[in-house]
Amino acid sequence: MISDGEATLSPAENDAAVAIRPADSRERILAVAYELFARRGVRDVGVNELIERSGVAKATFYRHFPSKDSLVLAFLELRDQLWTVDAIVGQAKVRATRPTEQLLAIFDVFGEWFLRDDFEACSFINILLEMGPAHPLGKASIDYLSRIRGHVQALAEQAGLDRPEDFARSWHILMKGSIVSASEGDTQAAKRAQQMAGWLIEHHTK
Amino acid sequence: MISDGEATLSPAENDAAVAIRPADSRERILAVAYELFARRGVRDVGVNELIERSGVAKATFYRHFPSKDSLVLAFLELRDQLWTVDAIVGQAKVRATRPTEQLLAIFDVFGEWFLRDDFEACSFINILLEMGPAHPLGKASIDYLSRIRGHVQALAEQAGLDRPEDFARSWHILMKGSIVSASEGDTQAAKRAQQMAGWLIEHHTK
DNA sequence: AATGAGTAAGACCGGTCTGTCTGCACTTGG
DNA sequence: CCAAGTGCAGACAGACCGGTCTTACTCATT
Repeated sequence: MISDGEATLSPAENDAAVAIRPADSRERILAVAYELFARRGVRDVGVNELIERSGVAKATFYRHFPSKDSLVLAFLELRDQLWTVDAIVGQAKVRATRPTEQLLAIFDVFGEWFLRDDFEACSFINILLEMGPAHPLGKASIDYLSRIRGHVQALAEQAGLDRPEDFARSWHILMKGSIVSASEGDTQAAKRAQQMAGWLIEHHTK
Repeated sequence: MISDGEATLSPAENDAAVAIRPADSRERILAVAYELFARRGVRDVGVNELIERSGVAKATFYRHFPSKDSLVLAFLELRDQLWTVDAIVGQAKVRATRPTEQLLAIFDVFGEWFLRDDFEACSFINILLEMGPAHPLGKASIDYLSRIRGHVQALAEQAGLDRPEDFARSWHILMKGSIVSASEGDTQAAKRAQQMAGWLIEHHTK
């Protein structure tokens, strides 16, 4: 999950007598936070639980992250990389070659993601609605959501679609709507969104 | 807001010497809860604040609602009536006559709703994502969301559209996606969703 | 050997949370 | 006139919150 070495059961990665873990405390905390925040949201996970699960002292936690909110900000950045960039956009680009096909492939990835038993919805949406758009964490979430839209817009431009920003905003409505529907239990939400996404491409083709 | 008499400033509705308010404690609590829960979510509003704002003793609160969750359930039911039934579906039916026009009018209502300065997003979505689909309140939210879909499906059937349940599920994706986009600050989200909604109607017209 | 940095463990602080319970004021019915 | 019921005010309990700080220990370097 986090770079190399998965925190709790790292494979004793060395030779010398470094019995106690080296300075990877920050990585371990962040790895634990990623799992818990993504699955259960921010408010439901307390600092004490994060500390206990990552086998770290409280002072160590607060040396690496001066506040819980700063850890959440680090989580959001990591989420952007692991989820938005690697898992969604990256996967979509792997599965197709032409830009419009890559766009549609997003919903193929969504479809498989929705079926996972540990489906945790979109952390950016969750935190935005949990904290509100005025809260710093809500604002950060809005920012990361706009980055997602930026990926879509870039693909739309590569595809030569008309009015790529409007296209991306409409496309994003489909992405977010299907995620919420999946949270309700509609496992076909990705297919429905993909169908509408096809019409959207048609209407933005010059 | 709540039936008749708006709680905090009720018009001294009687003649006799009923100095202390009658047995409308429950209504007042629910009215306050409606405002606070709709605007700030469930977790952010504590029982003490509800009690203070409704001018009620704690014992009185817990006599009417045995737990905070039971108050939230009552709030969700009230929200279904005031928001889903009255404000959205009711308004849409007022604004148009033919079923397909009534369906599209939903997004006209959304468009004005998104512009309100006290726009509070959809409490059912908020609470579902806040509590998770396994929590009793999350399950209740899913239930009320399915009722919204039921209204859409009924209109689709009146309009003679093809596969009304699939139609309603796709339509609901557009509704929820536009609400989240509005929470991010996209004031044009309703128009974008309405455009896609039009294509959806076309493709479900026999 | 001495030192200082980093760590685990956890006590502790002030505050908030839901929920219970007591005390007192008031109205109403017998 | 008195008892019952109702409601307000608020103390209180027990748990948990984020965050600070102390203590004891293990390292690496000098």
